Amino acid sequence: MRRMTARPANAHQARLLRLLRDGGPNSRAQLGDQVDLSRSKLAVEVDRLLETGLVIADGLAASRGGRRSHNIRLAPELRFLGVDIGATSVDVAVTNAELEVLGHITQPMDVRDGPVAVFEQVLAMAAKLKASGLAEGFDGAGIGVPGPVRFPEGVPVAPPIMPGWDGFPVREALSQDLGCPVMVDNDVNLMAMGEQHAGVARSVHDFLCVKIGTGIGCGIVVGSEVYRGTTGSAGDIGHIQVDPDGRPCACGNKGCLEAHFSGSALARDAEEAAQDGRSPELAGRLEAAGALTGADVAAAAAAGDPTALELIREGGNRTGQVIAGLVSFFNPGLVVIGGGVTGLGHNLLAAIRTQVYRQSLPLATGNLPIVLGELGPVAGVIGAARLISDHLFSPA
Amino acid sequence: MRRMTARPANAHQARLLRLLRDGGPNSRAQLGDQVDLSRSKLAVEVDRLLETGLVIADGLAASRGGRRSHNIRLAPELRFLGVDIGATSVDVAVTNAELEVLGHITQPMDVRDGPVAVFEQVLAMAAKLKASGLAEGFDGAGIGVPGPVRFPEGVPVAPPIMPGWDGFPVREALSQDLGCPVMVDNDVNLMAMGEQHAGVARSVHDFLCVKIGTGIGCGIVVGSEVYRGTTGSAGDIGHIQVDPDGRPCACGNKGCLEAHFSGSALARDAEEAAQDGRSPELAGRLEAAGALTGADVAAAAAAGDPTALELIREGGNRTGQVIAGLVSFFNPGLVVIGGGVTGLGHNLLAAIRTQVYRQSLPLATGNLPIVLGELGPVAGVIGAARLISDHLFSPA
DNA sequence: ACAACTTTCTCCACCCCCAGGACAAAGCCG
DNA sequence: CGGCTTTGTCCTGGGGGTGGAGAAAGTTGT
Repeated sequence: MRRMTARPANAHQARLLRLLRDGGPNSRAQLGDQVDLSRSKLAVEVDRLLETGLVIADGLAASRGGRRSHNIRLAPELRFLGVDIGATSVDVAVTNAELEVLGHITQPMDVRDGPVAVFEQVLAMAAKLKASGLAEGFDGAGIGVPGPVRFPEGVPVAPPIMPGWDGFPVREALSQDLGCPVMVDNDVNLMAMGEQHAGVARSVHDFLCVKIGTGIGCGIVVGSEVYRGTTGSAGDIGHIQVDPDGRPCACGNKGCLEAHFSGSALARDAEEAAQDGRSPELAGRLEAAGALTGADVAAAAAAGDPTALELIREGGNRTGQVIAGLVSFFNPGLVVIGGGVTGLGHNLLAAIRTQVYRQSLPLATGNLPIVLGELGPVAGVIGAARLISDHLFSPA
Repeated sequence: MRRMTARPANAHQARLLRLLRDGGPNSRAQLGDQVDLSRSKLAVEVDRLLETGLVIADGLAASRGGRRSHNIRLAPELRFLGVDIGATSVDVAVTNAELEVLGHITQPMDVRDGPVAVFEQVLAMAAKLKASGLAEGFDGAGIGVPGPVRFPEGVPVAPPIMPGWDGFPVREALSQDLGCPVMVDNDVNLMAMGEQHAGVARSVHDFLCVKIGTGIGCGIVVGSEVYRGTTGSAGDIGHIQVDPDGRPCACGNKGCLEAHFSGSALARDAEEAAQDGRSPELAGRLEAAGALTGADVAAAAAAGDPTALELIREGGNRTGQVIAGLVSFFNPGLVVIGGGVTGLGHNLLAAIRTQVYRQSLPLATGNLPIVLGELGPVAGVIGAARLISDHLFSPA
């Protein structure tokens, strides 16, 4: 089937498309309530959108006490591809135009294999989703990569954990391969956009989204828009120093947050504790699996292992210390914690909260929720779909 | 003389007024180059502005190779009042509509005397400026206060160093007393706006402005707009912890940046060093003046006193440590250092730079200038004038 | 001094956007 | 079945805005 190539012709049309994306099917009258346009004008723009095929008529809406109105919705055959490239795994998902996830695949992977190998795998996953009948093609794709990105060009820059990606024209290459528009962003920013669109951050305009996975990053949302910084490296909090005499970090400094707490640091600490005999629980798991991950620590903690709990508490303290500083500085309306280690759950959250509430001033923390992300692994792919839809649903 | 009460009727007029404010007198043709409107439309809007009296014709411009054009400028009798309330002093200045400072008074003061006493003094200073013939009245006033402000209402909230100000309706009260529109903001934000308008931050869209005075604060500019946070306390970095086992702070915590380095902490450290006999230079100054200030430390350092130098270096390190974290997080295009202690000058700056460049990642620091503010004490009052002019030069 | 070219500015015809009223269609309620 | 409400369409008129024609005012070259 031919893909949609139309784009909104003006800001009104873009506005309407976003309303339909975020609010689902809507009647003309309901749309009219939200956009502050005359009925005539609204009708004209809706008719034009219908002509382009981006939206379709979709039966009658329930009556609101008078004549029933005709529903309008985004074309149901529109498809977005959301790709979330992590350090050790890839998530690929298909969504409709309302950003509902229709299909989702996760596969292990190693970013260090380089962009060519990774995108080969991503394209195969996308093909698989197509083959399963979820899509006949894609109208746009959003890609998240675990490192800083020069956003306008869609090119990773100096990514510490992904050598070989520096300067690789991700946007251009994938746009070619997929035959559709592509936008690229940092994975943490996409997680923030995902939680904003469909998760805990709905209706919050300024918030932080801390992702603790293999590394640690932070999505910054200002006025409902992602802030990326001058060179695209904003939110790179993994290398903030938490201890002047702390552990050496891969970046060359000492005492970076990431060196003390992150998916990989936690795994290493856990293995050490297992080998030292400090935790029989962890030792058992190490013997069974050959290596430990954050999930093992979470399980051990759930089983009541005091060493595992202590590791989590310690990491939460360190993270909370950094977040406390960011809260004082940024005064967000919400802090979302997400990423691989969210399995550590409320133990981690409690430690972070304690530290933040103790260290930041009451005015900043007074009404500040600190919560776990509610979308888990789909936050990234939804954010990716939202990224490209924001791009496509904007005036040409 | 009657004050101007007109306001721009639409976004185009607002745009033109700001161009004239920031670029000085301009010909219609030059304006046309900047606004992307047809000549006809531009002429209409300019004519309307002329009718309101907000702008006036101002002779002929130099030829650009053809017919000479008629210059347009903001009405020369427009006056803004800029007020910068510090912890221990007040700055009051008059500017014209182009935000050029026509007159400037500084007086010692104590915020702890409360808003009523302070504003009595401010009004007297404003009257003095009027009496000297610089203004016949004010078309608007911007006020900076040393603490967080609920911006839309112009009311200080929970200001730690100014008890008695909490909830005082500054905006409303001054608007009444001065008989003109008033806007209120944090003093640090105004300093940032001042440096952006007329100082080192021209042409930078995302930057941080760290003000080290009695306390320490940080103005945050995102996309050329001041970011204030959800409760107006963004940039309150004085109570970020720099040492878990550090000095007790007035806020109740330990190891806050402000407890280790700020105007007051530095003065205390200097007096201690003088009494301990560690620095004859400082001891001499203490005996002469009865108390020490940041300026004394600066003078001692300039005279080569090693203890004073060490105090500055130590403070710079501490500040740099915090800024390094903020740089990683925010990825600004510029960091401006200002406030009372700028007298410490390049010794301080060098210490901060060293720390930041060492601790932050190359991508964020690669092209990051860290500089002293170039406006000194007028940054605040210019920022205040800019605040109210931004308000007045926006569509009604 | 004069012609040719540039730039600036005004005037005007025309188009499009859009608001808002009139009116018809469709449904609810008693 | 008759009012009342909501929805959708049509139409008219006003305001915003573009772009061309042409006059006014200068500069440059010969």
